[in-house]
Amino acid sequence: MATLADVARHAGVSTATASRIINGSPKPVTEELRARVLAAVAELRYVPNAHAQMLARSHRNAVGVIVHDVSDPYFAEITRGLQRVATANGRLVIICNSFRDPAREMEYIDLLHAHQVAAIVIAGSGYLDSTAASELDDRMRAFEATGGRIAVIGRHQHPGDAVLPDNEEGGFLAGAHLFELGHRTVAVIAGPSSLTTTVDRLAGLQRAADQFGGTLQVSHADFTRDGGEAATTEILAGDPEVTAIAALNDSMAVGALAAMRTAGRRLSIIGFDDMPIARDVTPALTSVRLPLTELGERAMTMALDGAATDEPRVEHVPAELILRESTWPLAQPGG
Amino acid sequence: MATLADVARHAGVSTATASRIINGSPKPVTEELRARVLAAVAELRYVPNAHAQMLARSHRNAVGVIVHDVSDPYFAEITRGLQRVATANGRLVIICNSFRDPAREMEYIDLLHAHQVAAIVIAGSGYLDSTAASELDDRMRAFEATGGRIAVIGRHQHPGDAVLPDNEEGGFLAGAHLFELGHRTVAVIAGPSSLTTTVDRLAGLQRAADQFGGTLQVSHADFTRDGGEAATTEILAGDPEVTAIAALNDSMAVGALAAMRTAGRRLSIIGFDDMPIARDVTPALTSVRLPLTELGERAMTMALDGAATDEPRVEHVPAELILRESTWPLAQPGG
DNA sequence: CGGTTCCAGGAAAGCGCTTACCTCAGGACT
DNA sequence: AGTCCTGAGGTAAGCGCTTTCCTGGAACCG
Repeated sequence: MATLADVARHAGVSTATASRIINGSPKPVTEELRARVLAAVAELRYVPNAHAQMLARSHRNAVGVIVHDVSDPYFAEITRGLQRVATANGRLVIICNSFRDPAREMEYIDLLHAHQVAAIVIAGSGYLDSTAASELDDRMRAFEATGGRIAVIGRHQHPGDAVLPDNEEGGFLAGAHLFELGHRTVAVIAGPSSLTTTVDRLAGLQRAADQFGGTLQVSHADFTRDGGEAATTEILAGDPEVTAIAALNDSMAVGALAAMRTAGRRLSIIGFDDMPIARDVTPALTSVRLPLTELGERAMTMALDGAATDEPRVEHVPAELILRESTWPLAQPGG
Repeated sequence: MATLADVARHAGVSTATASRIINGSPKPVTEELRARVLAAVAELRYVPNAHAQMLARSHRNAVGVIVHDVSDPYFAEITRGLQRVATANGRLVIICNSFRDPAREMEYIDLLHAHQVAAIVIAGSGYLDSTAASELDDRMRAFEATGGRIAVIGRHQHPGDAVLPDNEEGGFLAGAHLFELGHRTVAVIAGPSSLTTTVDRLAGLQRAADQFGGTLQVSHADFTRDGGEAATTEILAGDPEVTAIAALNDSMAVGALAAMRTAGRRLSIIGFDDMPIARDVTPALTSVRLPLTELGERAMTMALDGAATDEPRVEHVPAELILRESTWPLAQPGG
C-alpha cells in the first residue's frame, strides 16, 4: 500500500510538497517537481488514504442517509433525490437501512457520527413509542452538538429541520374522494400502528369520514404487497357493506388488486404515494401522490446548506390526488 | 467534539486505559476505573472518531458496492442481498450509483479504495468499450494489489471473482419458448448495445432463432419502462409479421404492455429478470427469472471471505423460465 | 554591494486513536 | 530476605496525511 511518503521519496521531494501538488494547493510549485510527483503517483498507483485525510483536515465530506429499506420503491425514489443533490455537491453518500427498527436506527446514527459525516438525513415515518423516540432524539442532539446537521423526512415529532409531506391532508383527500363517489363504508388497510405515517393518514381519512358521514373499518398490515393481499382477502370475506378500500400505500394496494382478482371481486380502491407501478397495474391505481424524489432533494439541500440558520426549518409538501381507473361511483360497479 | 483524551482526563486515567475499556480489550481493568470511564463517556456523549480508529488499527471494516442505479428495482433486489450478508457480518456498506458511466465507476473505485474498504462488489453489466474496460481493470487491479477483494456480478470479462447469471442461456430460454409457441418473427427490445448483458441475452435469442428457424427484429432501448413503451409503439407500427416481443428486461416489458394497451393490440411478450412487478401487471408477465437477491448474497459472501483462495472463483447462476399469462400459442391470439 | 523581499520547498507538529512496551506494587517462591 | 512473577496502569510511538512556520537562496533595491 503506497503512502504519501513513498511517493515523496520516489519523486525526491518532501511529503509537504507532494501533498500540495496532489491536492492542487494554491502554493506555487515548479513544473518539474510537479511532473516528477505526478509520475510517481501514477507509477506507484498511489491513492490517498481518506481516513488520514479526514483526520488531518477537519473537513467533513460524507453525508449519511438512514431509510427504512432502500429496496422498497418508496424509499428508492426518495433516495434517488437525496443522491442527486448530494453527488451534485461532491458528497459521498452512506446509505443505511434501519428496517423500521429504532434500535438499529440509533446504532446507525452513532456510526455515521463516528464517521464524521457532515449531515444525516433520516427518511421514513417516526416511531410512536415515546421511549424510542426520545432516545433517538438524544442521539440526534449529540450529533448536532458536534456541528453536524440533521434533516428528517416525514417525521414531524423531531424538533429540527424537516420536510414533511402532508399525510393527514393526503388521508383526507383519499377519504373525500371515496365518499364523494357515494361509498359509505370504506375498509382501510393501514400500516403498522406504531408509525406516524399510519396515524396521520388515518387521521385524515377519519376527518373525511366524519365530514361526509361515512364509516371506516380499519385493519393493519405491514406496508408490503403480500400484507395488502392478505388483508384484502379478509376484507372480502367480511362485512358486505364495504364497497371501497383505501390502502395506505401503493404496495398494499397492488396486493389488494391481486386478492380481488383471485376472489373475482372488484371494489373501488385507492392507494398512496403514487409509485411508478401505480399506472402499470390493471386497473391503473388512483393514488394520493407524494413527490418522493422532491422530498429527497429538498431534505438533502436543507441538510447541506446547514448552519446558515440556527432555528429549525420546516418545509411542508402537499399531497395530490391522482385519478386513475381503480375508483368509480358506487352506483356503477365495474368502473 | 469530545475526544478520547477528554474522556481520559475526565475519568482521571490515561488514554490507553480509556481506549481499552471502551473497546472491551482483553486486558484486565479494575471495576472502579471501568465505571469511571464509562460514566465519562456517557456524560461527554463521547463517540469515537472512526477515521482515527481506521488509521490506528489497520482493520478494514467497510465494504463498497457499485451499482448502476439503486432505485432501479433490478439493482434494488441485488443490493438487498448484498446488504443482508454485509450487515450480518458487521460491515458498513457504502453504496455508489455509477449510472452506467464507466468514468464514474472508476472514480468510485478510487474513492472506495481511498476509504480503505475491505472489498468492493460491482454489479451490473460490463462495458464493451475496450478502453473503458481495460482502464477499469487497471483500477481494480490497483485496489486488489493493496489487499482488497473485488467481486463482480454479471460481468464475465473481468478476470477475478465473479458470480455470473447465465444471460445467454436465459436468452435462449426466452427465444425457444416463443418459437415453440409457433411464433416465427419476434421483435426484440434490447438494451444499449454497449452492455454485455444486452449482447449475451441477444446471443441466446439468436441461437434459439437459428435452432428453430425463426427471425429476430432487434431494436435498442435503454432498459427503462418508457424506453420500452416507445420501442413497442414503433414495433406495432412496423412489420405486421411480428407476432411476439422479447424485452430484455421487465421494465421495458411493462412499458411494452402499456404501448399495446394504447394501440389496442395484444402480442405475446416475454420479459427478463422476473422482477416483483411481473406478476402484478395484466397480463402477468412471462419472464426469464434471475435470482437477484441470491446473486447479491453470493457475491458479497465471496468478497468477504476473500484471501482464502488466491485464484479467481467464478459461480454460475442459471436462468429459469417463469410462465405466466403474457405468452400464448400463435394460433389462438388473445391468450 | 549590503540589505530587504520574495519564493520554492522542507521540517515538524499535530489530527484522534491503538497498542507494544515499560513501570511499579504486591505477592509467591526459594 | 532476596528474586521473580504477575497484574494494573501508564508512556509514547506511530497510523498517513495536512499545514503552519521556517529556511536558504535568488532577485531586487538604493
